Amino acid sequence: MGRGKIEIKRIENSSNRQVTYSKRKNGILKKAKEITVLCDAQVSLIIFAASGKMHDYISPSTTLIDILERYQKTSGKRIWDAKHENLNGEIERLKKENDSMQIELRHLKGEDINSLNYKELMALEDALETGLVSVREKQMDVYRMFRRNDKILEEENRELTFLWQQRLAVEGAREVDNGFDQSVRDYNSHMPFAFRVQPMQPNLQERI
Amino acid sequence: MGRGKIEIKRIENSSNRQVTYSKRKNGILKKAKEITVLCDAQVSLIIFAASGKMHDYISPSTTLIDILERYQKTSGKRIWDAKHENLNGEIERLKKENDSMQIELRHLKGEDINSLNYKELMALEDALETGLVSVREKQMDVYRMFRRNDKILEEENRELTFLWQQRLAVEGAREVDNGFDQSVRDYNSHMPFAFRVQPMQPNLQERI
DNA sequence: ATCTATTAATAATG
DNA sequence: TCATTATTAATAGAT
Repeated sequence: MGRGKIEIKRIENSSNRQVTYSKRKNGILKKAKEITVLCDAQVSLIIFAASGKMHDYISPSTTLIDILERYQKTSGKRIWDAKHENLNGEIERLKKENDSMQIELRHLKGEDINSLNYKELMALEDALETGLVSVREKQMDVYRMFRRNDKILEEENRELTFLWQQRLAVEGAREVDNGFDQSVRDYNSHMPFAFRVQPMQPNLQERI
Repeated sequence: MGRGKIEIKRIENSSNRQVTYSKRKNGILKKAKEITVLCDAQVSLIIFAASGKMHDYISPSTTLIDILERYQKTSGKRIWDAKHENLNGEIERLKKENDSMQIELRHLKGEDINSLNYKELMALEDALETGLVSVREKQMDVYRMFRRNDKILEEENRELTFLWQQRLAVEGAREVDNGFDQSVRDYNSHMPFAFRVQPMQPNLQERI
C-alpha cells in the first residue's frame, strides 16, 4: 500500500526506515485503539524503536499490571512470579533463622526454659558459664588497662611536678625583683604543650 | 476499508463484533511482525478478547521480561518493582534483625566482645548472670521433680511389697500342699494390673 | 470460510 | 518533519 509494494525485510536505508517506523507505529497504535473500542478488547502494546524511543498503548479499561497478570495465568509463562518466588523463599528462610535465634536468645536470657529437658538445661548452663568467663576476662583486661593508664599518668604527673618545682626554684632565685604572680603566669605560658598531660590509649578513650 | 465505512464505536451485533475482532486481531499481529522486521523495532503486543481469549506477539529478538524491564526504565512506571519493593523491604528488615540477633548471640557466648566498652561488658555480665540463675533454678525444679517421683515410687514399692508378702503368708498357710513355685506363678498372674508400678509425671517421662 | 467492493494505510515524492 | 498522492493492504459486508 503505497506508491510501490515493498518486501517485508529490514529497510536498509536508515532514514527510510525511521520514516516507515514512525508511520507504521502510528498505524498500529491506531489499530490497537480501534479494536479496543469496536470489539471490547483489551490491548497492551509496547513498541521500542531501534533508537530506543518507546511508545505504548494500554486499553483504558485496564492496566498493564492487570494484563500481565492475566497473561501469566493464561499462558502459564512466568513473568514476575519467578523473581517473586525467590524473594518469598528468602523471606521464609530469614524468618526461620530469625525465629530460632529468637528462641536461643530467650533461652540464654533464662526465658521460656520450661520446655527444656535436663540435658538441654545443662548445655545452656555450660554456654552461659563459658560466656560469663569470657566476659569477666575481658572486664579484667579493661580494668588492667585502666590501671596501667592511671599509673603512667601518675608517673608523668610526678615528673612534671618535679620539673615545675625545680624550675620555679631556679627562676625564683634569679628574678627576685619580679612579682610572684607574674612568674607563675610566665611559666604557664612557657610550659611546652608537649609536657601537658595527654590522654593515653586513645582507642580506650573513645569507647568509654 | 470494506464494503462500507464504519464508525469507531462498539459493534453492537455480537457475532459481527466477534468476526471483526478476529480479522483485526490478525491485522494488528501482522503489522506488529512487519514493523519489527522492516524497522528493527521490538514489540510486545498482548490482546485479550472480551471472551477472555488471549493472543500475543513478542518480537523474536527479545523477551517480554526484557521489554517490561525497559518499559519500567523508560516510562518510570513501576510494574513488578511495585510488588517486589514490599518484599525487598521485608527482606532488608529481616536481615537487619538477623544481624543484630547474631551479634547479641555471639556476645552472650563470649565471642567478639573486644569491641565492647566497660559499660556494655557489665550489662552483658548481668544478662548472663540472670540467665544462669534462671537456668539453675529450673534445673533444681527438675531435680526436685525427679526426687519426688522417686520417693513416690519407693513408697509404692514398699506398699506393694508389703501387700505381696502379707498375701503370700496367708496363701502359704492355707494351701501348704501345693508347691511354692506354683503359688508364685499364681500370684503373678492374679496381681491386678493397676497395682503394678506405673510411671508418674508422664510429661516428665517424655522429655527426659 | 471466502470473496470483493470499498475504505484505510502508506511508500514514494516534493 | 509535513503534505500529497498513487498504490497496495485491510477489511465490512455479502455469500
